[in-house]
Amino acid sequence: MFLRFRLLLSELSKFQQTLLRTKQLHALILKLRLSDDPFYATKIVRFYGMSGDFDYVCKVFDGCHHKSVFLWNSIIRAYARARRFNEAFSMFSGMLRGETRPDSFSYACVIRACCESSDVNRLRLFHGGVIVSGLGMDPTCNSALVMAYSKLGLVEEAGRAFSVISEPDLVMWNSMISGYSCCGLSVCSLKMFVEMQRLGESPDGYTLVGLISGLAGPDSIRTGEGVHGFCLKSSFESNPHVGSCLVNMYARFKCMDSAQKVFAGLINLDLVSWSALITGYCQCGEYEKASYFFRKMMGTIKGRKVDPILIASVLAAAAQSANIGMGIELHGSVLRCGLESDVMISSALIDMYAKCGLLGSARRIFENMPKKNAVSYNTIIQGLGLYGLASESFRMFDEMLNAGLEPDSCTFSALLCACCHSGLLNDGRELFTRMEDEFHVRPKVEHYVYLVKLLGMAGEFEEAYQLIDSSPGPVDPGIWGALLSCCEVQGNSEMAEVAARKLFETGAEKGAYRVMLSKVYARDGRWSNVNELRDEMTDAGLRKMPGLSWIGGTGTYS
DNA sequence: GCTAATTAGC
Repeated sequence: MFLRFRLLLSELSKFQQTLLRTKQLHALILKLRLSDDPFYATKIVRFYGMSGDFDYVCKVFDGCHHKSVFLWNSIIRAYARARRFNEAFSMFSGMLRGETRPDSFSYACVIRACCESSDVNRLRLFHGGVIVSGLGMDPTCNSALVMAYSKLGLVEEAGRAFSVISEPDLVMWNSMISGYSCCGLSVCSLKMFVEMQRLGESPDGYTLVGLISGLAGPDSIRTGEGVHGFCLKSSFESNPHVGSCLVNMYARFKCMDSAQKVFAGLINLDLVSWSALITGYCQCGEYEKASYFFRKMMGTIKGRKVDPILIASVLAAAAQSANIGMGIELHGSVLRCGLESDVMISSALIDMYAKCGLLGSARRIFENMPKKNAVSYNTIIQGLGLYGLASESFRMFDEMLNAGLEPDSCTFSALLCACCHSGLLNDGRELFTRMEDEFHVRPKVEHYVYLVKLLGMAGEFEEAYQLIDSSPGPVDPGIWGALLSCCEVQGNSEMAEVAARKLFETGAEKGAYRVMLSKVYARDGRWSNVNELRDEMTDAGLRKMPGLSWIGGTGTYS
């Protein structure tokens, strides 16, 4: 018997190394009559669940007649890890129907799955199940509940699950601290951090990650620096999780010098820490530095896999800043990494070239894509629209439909935007009706804004007003704002007053709207109204920023 | 065997 176990174990590790076909392993298990041993079944389910071979996992699971809690938990976990939540949940129901009772880990696992699938109703159901099965005071279940509720934004319920436990353990404290951070309640999270230490519990890396990730906004800079000091004192700064969290925190504060200092102090740089630094520079608009560190990273991590998501986000930064040099360099990296056939990367490249003024390159990449999805089409439609090539945008739209792809709300934004750039009112009207009637895409604020602009610029103010008035639900101030700006251009003072009244009713106190209205008044020579508005603005402390032009390189006031 | 870090293309 012992020999059989030894043999299987050595085979297992060999399989892990050489990745031989699983069928042979199954044959071996059958031969050794180990298929009914829950210990080995659990091991196999765990290992092959990771590699995603669920046919095999199921075969082993079904072949085992004496299912232990461990075996059940490992198959539920395997499905949940693979984000196959429905299968995880139905396994759990299967467990409830059978003889093996779920334990705290089974519940913790499905609770987490509820959180990851944003299923609040099911989460409440499992919470009930936890209480009914006598696990209401169990720390494992309650930490899972705290995490799940807070990640779904239900802080109060998370707090309730926390307070059930009279003596919270470290995990429990950590869950609550990161829970408060998730919900933007960094003050509560800090209070918990102090409280746990008062009660004699020492924080670990998880605690600090939870605490740090909640610190955002200029008010928290001092706190952040204090927590950073705590990390230095207790030598948590070298923990890779804590370190990249600190880098990210300083990036949020727009203190890239501090972020860079933390980064420089990290011992083991991994992809996450690099990404935290690079995307930090992108978010702060320091594209040169972003591209410098990106280059440095590519030189350092040789051999290891490059993260396509990171490249896509740096490409987006190049597109936004219309930095063609950076864009071309990134394109080179894409080619070197063999990522050119990645759909996400290609769309980012198309967008970058279009926004940098090289429509031809954008088109070429699009044409050469072996597989196109809705995002690729949306990107090229938008790019063409940007250049005033509306009819080509429409052609792409038809091609997209012919390819059997479903247009979404972004598709219609891109199309309506193309109409705006070319002043195609009739096409815009038609698209707006088709999007809901034919494609069941509900128009959003941006779609209304585009159509209102189209109508307003064509002088169709009555229709624009009707459109806004007939839209369901409360009207976003941006839509009235779009109408008002058209009134300003067209000099329609009656409609301008209507739109402005609506805007001020909704409490949109943007100085720009008042300026627009006052311009319309000025055009009509209604100076008393102009002065009234100006006075109101000075009283409210709303000042118009003086116009500033950067054309020519030196800021010239206009 | 419960809790943790980054980025996500239009």
